[in-house]
Amino acid sequence: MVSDDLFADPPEDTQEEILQAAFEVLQEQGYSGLSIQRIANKVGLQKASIYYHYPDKDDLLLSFVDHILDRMESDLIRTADVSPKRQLEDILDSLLLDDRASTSAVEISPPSDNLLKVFIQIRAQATHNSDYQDRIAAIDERHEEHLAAIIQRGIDAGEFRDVNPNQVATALSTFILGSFSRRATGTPVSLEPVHKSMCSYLENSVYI
Amino acid sequence: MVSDDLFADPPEDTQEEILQAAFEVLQEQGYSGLSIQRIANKVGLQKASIYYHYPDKDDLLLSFVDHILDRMESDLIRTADVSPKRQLEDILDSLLLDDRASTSAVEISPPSDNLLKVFIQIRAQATHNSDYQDRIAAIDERHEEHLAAIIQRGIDAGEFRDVNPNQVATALSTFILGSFSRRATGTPVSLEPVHKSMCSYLENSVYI
DNA sequence: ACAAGACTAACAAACGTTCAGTCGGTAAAA
DNA sequence: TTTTACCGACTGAACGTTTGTTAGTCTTGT
Repeated sequence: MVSDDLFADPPEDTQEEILQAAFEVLQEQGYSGLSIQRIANKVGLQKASIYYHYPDKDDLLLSFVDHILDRMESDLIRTADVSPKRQLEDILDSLLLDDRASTSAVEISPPSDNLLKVFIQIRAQATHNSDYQDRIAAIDERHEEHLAAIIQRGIDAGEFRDVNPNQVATALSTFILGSFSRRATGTPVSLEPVHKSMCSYLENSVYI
Repeated sequence: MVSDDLFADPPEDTQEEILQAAFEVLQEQGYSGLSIQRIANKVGLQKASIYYHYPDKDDLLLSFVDHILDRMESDLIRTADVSPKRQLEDILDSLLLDDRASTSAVEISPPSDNLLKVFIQIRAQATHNSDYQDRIAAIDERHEEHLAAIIQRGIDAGEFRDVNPNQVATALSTFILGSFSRRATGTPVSLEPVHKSMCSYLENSVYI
């Protein structure tokens, strides 16, 4: 099983190693299989040793979720010094297209399949856990604000019509979320048609 | 806790009562809290009694998932004897708008919040369990075929442009999935802006 | 009397958690 | 320089609880 990393740099302390292990266990066993024992096995520690680094499981999971969501957010939100239209298309390209034949100005790498799967699982916990719900809601909100700002820039620059930025932003982020959910939970299907429809929406309803 | 029913008619045999109980436990405790003990408590039985009705937990969960997905699919897929354009709009209205000020021709009730939450949780299991993955993929496919058929009818009837039905259908179903995920995992937010954007996409890119 | 359906009781395994103890290394005291 | 104390990191064993599951028994309607 090839599993990519939770951290940009290789984990330095044991705490980070533990979070990386949790990341892998969650991919393989799902949230209900995410036990201290399995995390410990993955790190190569006794399960009692986990309690030296984290006071309890809840605390460990909280740290873990924070890291995952931070990582996810950094993939979703990037500033770039290009035209609004170009920026919007770069975002959609990088998030929805699998092949990296990217003509993108800024190098935006899409969330990996593994990160997406974990993200979707954490999101699912938000259905019954209000702590998770708050964090997810916060991410959604910031993502939308980011998109709305781009659209507002486009309107100001005369590139976009006088649409409601928040409305379009909500639609875009909902669309992106749907694509992520598809990629993570269905059979691997090309999102190219989705991307095409999205572009034609922008062409015909948003751009001048 | 007000929980709506998994079955249209009140459950008749104990087997159905058990599935209904599982439905409620899953809402309250999530997938990792879905234990035989809690299901038994909810039905008012000893946990050993569950094993009189189902051979083991796997089998119970399989039946449960089948029921949930059937129910979900029947909400997603409805035939109606109206114009393609009207049918498409009825579908979007019923799936995305919360208030029931519906001017819909056929009475389409949207999936309840509880059903959506459970659906999203089951979907999340598909990230690491191939049995679930297959079922989810099958649902997605039938949902898309349903939408594609409507679009094809629209093209034939001269109401729609000569778009690629499958491409548009994929986009629509992805969009709907995103809305569901939003409703189930974020803070309760109005999907009205999403609906508006979707309509303007159809107006400007699909309808004649 | 018979079978359907629910019960009690017990099982091994896995769960999260605690705690006393061990080991290597570093810093202070002799 | 040797001894002592300390400390961070980890181990091993045990705890009480919950998990899924089985076996056997009792109750109830036919």
